Amino acid sequence: MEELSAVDGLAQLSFLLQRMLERRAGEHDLSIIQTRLLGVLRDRRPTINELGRLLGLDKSSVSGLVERAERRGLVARSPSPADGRSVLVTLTDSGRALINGAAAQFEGDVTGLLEHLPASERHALTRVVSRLLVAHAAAEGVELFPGR
Amino acid sequence: MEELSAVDGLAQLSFLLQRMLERRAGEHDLSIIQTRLLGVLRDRRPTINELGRLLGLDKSSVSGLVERAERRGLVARSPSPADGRSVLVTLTDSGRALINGAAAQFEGDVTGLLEHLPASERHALTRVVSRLLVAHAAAEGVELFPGR
DNA sequence: CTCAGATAGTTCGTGATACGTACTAGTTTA
DNA sequence: TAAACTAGTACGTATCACGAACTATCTGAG
Repeated sequence: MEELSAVDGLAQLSFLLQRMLERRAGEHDLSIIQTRLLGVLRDRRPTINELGRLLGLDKSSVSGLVERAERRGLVARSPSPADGRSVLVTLTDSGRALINGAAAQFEGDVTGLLEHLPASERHALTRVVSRLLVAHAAAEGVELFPGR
Repeated sequence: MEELSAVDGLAQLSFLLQRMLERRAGEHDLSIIQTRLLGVLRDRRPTINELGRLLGLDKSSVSGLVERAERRGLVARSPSPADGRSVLVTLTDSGRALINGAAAQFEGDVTGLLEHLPASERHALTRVVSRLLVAHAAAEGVELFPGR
């Protein structure tokens, strides 16, 4: 069996996972960035600014992103009690149902992908990937669990 | 040390790699899709239609993509000698230099990431990722072409 | 050989995404 | 309290992606 280079293999894996995510998101008429927005909101109630930091977007980009999600009834804006300039963005019930469904499907896809491997290699992969991310996070000084 | 779930770990790894690629591409004023276009052209001379298949895009999307790359002098269109309707897309020297530089930087990023791991785990990761991709391709091939 | 249908590519209209700039409205600070 | 700062929005621009309509070319049935 041919073995890909480390770089090629990881790059292809990355694109494969992105395609899986994009396909599942698309089934709910979500883009990747909309899916990430809803995912971030599952356990947070951030301001527009904080969302920009979590998603790596300019605040003006987030403003439009939230506007389109709000128009679909997936998120809601509420004024911040702490700061009159700020807005808190939250998931609606509809948005939460959508992201939970998409996330479950995506998890099923990845689980199915991993079932191609024998259990020992599956566990090895999980362990090595964890170490890689932890080491990278430590090196970058980045929080390990940013938004999904 | 906390261990991430398989799904979370792979998803985060995927986003990490995409961010690395996007950052390096951006340093050359390339988007991810422009980078993929140039990457595909490194060892191919496809038609617009073939590009659409390779990149997973509609031909009208490819038409615009190639037009913008051509405007920047990164690719060139030439009429196909075999079919008067077709266009062959090729890298210019400038485009080749750009993609080679970006690819080298990205490879450096991934190599640097992998250096966080001891050599044994690095090799284990490469081997398991290769098997995963090969098994996935085989499984998809079976699903897509059951008769062959 | 001919012409109806298929195919390759472009163009156009629409919408999502992303950015920077400029603006408004609150907040903080000097 | 006035100046400086910050949060968010609005606007203009560009990329990206799609589908539909269109042109040019090719192919095959007769």
